[in-house]
Amino acid sequence: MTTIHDVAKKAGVAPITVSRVINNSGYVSEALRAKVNAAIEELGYVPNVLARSLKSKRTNTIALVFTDITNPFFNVMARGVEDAASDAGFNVIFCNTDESQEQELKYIHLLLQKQVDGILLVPADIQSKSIDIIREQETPLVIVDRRVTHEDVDIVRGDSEGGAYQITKYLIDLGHRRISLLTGPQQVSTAEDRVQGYKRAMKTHGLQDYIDYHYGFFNQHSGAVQTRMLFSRDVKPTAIFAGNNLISIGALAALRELQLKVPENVAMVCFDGIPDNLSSLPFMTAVLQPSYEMGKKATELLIERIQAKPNMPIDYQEIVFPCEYIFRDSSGARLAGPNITDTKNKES
Amino acid sequence: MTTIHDVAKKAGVAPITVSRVINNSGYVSEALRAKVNAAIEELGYVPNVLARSLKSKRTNTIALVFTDITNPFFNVMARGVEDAASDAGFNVIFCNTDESQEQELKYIHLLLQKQVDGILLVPADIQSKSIDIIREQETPLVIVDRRVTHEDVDIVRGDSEGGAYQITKYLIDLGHRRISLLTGPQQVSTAEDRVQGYKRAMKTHGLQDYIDYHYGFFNQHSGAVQTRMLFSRDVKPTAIFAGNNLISIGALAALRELQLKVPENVAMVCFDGIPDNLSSLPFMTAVLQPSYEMGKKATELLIERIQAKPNMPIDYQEIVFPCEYIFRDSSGARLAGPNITDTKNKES
DNA sequence: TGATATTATGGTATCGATACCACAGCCTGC
DNA sequence: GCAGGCTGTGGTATCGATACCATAATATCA
Repeated sequence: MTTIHDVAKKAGVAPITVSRVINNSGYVSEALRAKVNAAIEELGYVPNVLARSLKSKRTNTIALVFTDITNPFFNVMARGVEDAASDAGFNVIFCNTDESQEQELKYIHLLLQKQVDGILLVPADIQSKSIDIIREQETPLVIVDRRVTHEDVDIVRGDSEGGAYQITKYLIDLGHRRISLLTGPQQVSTAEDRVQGYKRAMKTHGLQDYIDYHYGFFNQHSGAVQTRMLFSRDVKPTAIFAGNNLISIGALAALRELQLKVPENVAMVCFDGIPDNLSSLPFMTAVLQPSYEMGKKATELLIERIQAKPNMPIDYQEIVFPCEYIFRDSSGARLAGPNITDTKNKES
Repeated sequence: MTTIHDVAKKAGVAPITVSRVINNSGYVSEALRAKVNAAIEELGYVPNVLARSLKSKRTNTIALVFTDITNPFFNVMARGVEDAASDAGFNVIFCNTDESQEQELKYIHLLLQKQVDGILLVPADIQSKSIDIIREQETPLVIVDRRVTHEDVDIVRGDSEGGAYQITKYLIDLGHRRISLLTGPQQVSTAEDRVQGYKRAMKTHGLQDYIDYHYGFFNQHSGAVQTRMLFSRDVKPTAIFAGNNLISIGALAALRELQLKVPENVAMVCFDGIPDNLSSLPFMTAVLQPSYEMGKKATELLIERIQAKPNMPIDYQEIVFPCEYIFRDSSGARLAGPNITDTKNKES
């Protein structure tokens, strides 16, 4: 491996002068600069960032610790992270936790040892141990997508409560009364917030007696299992609110098995749709969080924290992105009032 | 930051002894080991991997330089990479090139400076400059998904030629004659191989006069544009072979605009489907590459190269995964011979 | 009993770069 | 004429760990 010393010797200067040329810092005359550049070229010199980082305490690497890169919500977010990081000259290490706290902690330890400059974390639990550990090393941290019980953290997330309220209200306005919500694990704030938004909509519209929500997992399997459960009961829902994209896919598959058509027999809406560029036929009415922008914003905030002067007091932020709504076939057309009543009477 | 020296002082031993405890290397008595561990615990010591890496020349980090994390084919592959890497104690840096050679080179330079232990590359061009640059630094490299013109490289890829042959044959067996292939850029081997497989199938079945393929980009937009082009001509295809998943989505959207139904008016098949867990209604007949296994295998091979003794001659491998096929509604049922002829006569 | 191997610990140099300080020449302005 | 600032260059210490060598005590064996 060629080092800065080899280059210096070849160019007949001191190593520090080579360093100045590479980093464009300090004063170097044009003559020496040219000589050094020629030597670099000739030797095929590649600076060792490790050594630089050791001295400068900066690795220009951040990490994104999140659930699963194969989930479109998260990989679009990841793309936002990578783009923003790349623009600022940072690399990104990706870590999939699959909602396992243990896995998350394992990664956090590894990342801290690697001296990453900052961490973006989608915590597997609302009471995240990881946060304390990261704090102890004074590594900048931005929480993404979810609330946590800790005070004094930066958070960038979507408005799950508001989104759930609006989409539930939409179903109610369409004439639905028996709306069941299938969501993720209770210890994940987005699952809980969606329940809260749903409950608020139901209560506000006098449907408190119809409130029916079920915690589970944010995956296809859970969506299918819970859907079967819903339709094994005496009183069946006229609409399903899927707590995320994967749950909706699982629910649809279960409904096909049950020979129930969407939206004719059951209406469906979901949180975090499948991006249009991945849908053969865009079909699902959905609440959309701007995941790319969330990733980008979180990264920009993290880099701001990284570049802040030490000992400067931090004004912690909680940035909440509003949701958007896309209305498609899965939620069906407005049901006429009597129809609903009929169905209800028939089934109950 | 607490260092190995602080720990050593606290435990009343030499720094090197602390190092031995941390790395479980050399001889350390139980008594000292316990003292050191206590000191580590008390001080909340986190080893600085940078310093270790500088000395040991190993970063335990690999990089995946590929097209785009939001494409399901690649993110499932990425997941395979991350899982295999994580199992072996490696972290993964992800870099999206969007098929841009310039972007690719930029990343490669950065990664080499970061002293990554190895690189997984999905090259944007069949004549990849990146390979030479990586070689010069003697950094282990495995090419994924694509062929390159270089000799002596490790490659892990799917059998695009064979897959294209089989799926084209399937359409021919269904009765189709005018099958158009829409694929990616010519300088990408998968695009080219799919053309070759398609041509072989057409020729083998006496359809050399009907050969009709179009290079473009592996994205939705290109799929839509080219589909509109296909149907603006006098002679229209009865089946479209989409060169990848995104092209198929774009083609479907264009066909909807044209009020053509799939498969009633046009049959469709594609390479690299949308994973079932992302499809509301699995619909597309597709050639599937085992992308997770490809990512996993490539990573295992890379790590093997990293851990090989230096100066050991390398037995370069080209591992080609066979494709699988999934038959669904988009390719329609077998067309009766006369129908085809009718259509043809009507249109030409 | 002496030679050799094993266990246990420490000292020093070093990985490849940069921070900090020093110094020298030149220019500007009062 | 000289203080003070700018330009240009180099020397030395240091970042936090480990490689390598040295040392010494104890165990093992012929």
